[in-house]
Amino acid sequence: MSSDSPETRKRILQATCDLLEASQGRGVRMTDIAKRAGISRQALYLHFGTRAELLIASTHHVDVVRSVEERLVPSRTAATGAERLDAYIEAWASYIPQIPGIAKALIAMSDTDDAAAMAWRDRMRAMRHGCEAAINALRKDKMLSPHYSAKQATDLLWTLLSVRNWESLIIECGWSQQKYAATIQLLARRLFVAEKPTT
Amino acid sequence: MSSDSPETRKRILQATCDLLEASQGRGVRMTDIAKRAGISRQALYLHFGTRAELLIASTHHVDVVRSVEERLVPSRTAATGAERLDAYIEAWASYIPQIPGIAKALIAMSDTDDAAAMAWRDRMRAMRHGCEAAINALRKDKMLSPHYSAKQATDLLWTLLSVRNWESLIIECGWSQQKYAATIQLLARRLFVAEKPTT
DNA sequence: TCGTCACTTGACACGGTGTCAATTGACACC
DNA sequence: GGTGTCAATTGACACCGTGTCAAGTGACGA
Repeated sequence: MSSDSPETRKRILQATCDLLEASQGRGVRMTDIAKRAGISRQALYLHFGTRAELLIASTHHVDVVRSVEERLVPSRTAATGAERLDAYIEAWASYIPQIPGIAKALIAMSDTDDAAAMAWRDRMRAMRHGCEAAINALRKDKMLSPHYSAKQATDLLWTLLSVRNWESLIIECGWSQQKYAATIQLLARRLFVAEKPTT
Repeated sequence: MSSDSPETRKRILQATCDLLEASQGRGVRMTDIAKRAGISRQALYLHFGTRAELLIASTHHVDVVRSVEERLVPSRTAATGAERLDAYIEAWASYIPQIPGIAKALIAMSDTDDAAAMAWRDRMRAMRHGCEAAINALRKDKMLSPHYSAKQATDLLWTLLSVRNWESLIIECGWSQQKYAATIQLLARRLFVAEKPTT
């Protein structure tokens, strides 16, 4: 009894995620979610004050279910900067495919809802920290390409790894997940890892 | 008298573009556009059947006003593949800053409106042709990096040049337009232009 | 037996898009 | 001067999706 019927709450979150992923984030209404969760639309509002709140909670739900933190361990424990970069891209690339629907819905809400906008920015900021850490690890190894400052490299890597770009390559261009991950890893290495240690 | 009062039509389109760019594409209603154009909301519907239609017409309006075709001449007439790549990025980079508002609005509509979705896809397809042409020019020169097939390179370049990425770097990361263009040009050269002619 | 609590039903307000009908005012043609 | 046309106006209304409110139900525990 820690909170109000965790049972139902979980069912709602799961229903939200299911519907959003199934429809790629488009056209999912509160009514649909309620139906899927087996409750009335109004009951939804007993658990989540607004649609934005529900979407945000759903992203956290996914994080738990998909154990996001665990995925990041290999990148955190990598021996070299280059390996860290590789591992981070690996982790992120295997994470994205599980969230494009919710991501899209949250981004769409960001246009009209400040809370949603803030939530999405937060997630992107977190992702950016990962990029920054990888780039800093490279720099510490003196293996950051002389073409870029740390900030510039972080900006580029962060932009490169956006969900949008994943969508573009996977959905628009028809790449396999496999190919996406491999190509981006190679590309990041070519761009950011120096050929010889910098002095 | 070629069509119904081109005067008003133009004023509407201009009002739409102005408002969208001013607000970065968010929260612009039919009412606002009408007010700005100095006509009643209903009169809008005498010229454009739906909001989507209006947005689409606005993009074409911008193309004319900003003389898009002209911008592409340098890229079409470039002597080498590498120069063509450079010129294309140059042209595109100078074009994007004029349309992020409309682009965002059109993308947002794409979620719910098929016509809008199709219109945006079309524009992206056109942009893709430019990428393809640049990559093919490189290949003809035997200067396409051996790391990628033509299709793969086109996919990557196309994704790289997305409006979203421009937004990410310029708005989120605070880059200047100058820096954006220069960095992306250099980056594309490093990625796609081979160091020595391929055999 | 009484309260409490999750949930239900049904009604409603709001905002934005799109529609409809009746009206106005200018201009053009005869 | 009378008539028709045409852009635009006003005001009302339907539709949808979100969010709110009030009253009721049914299970469970004290």
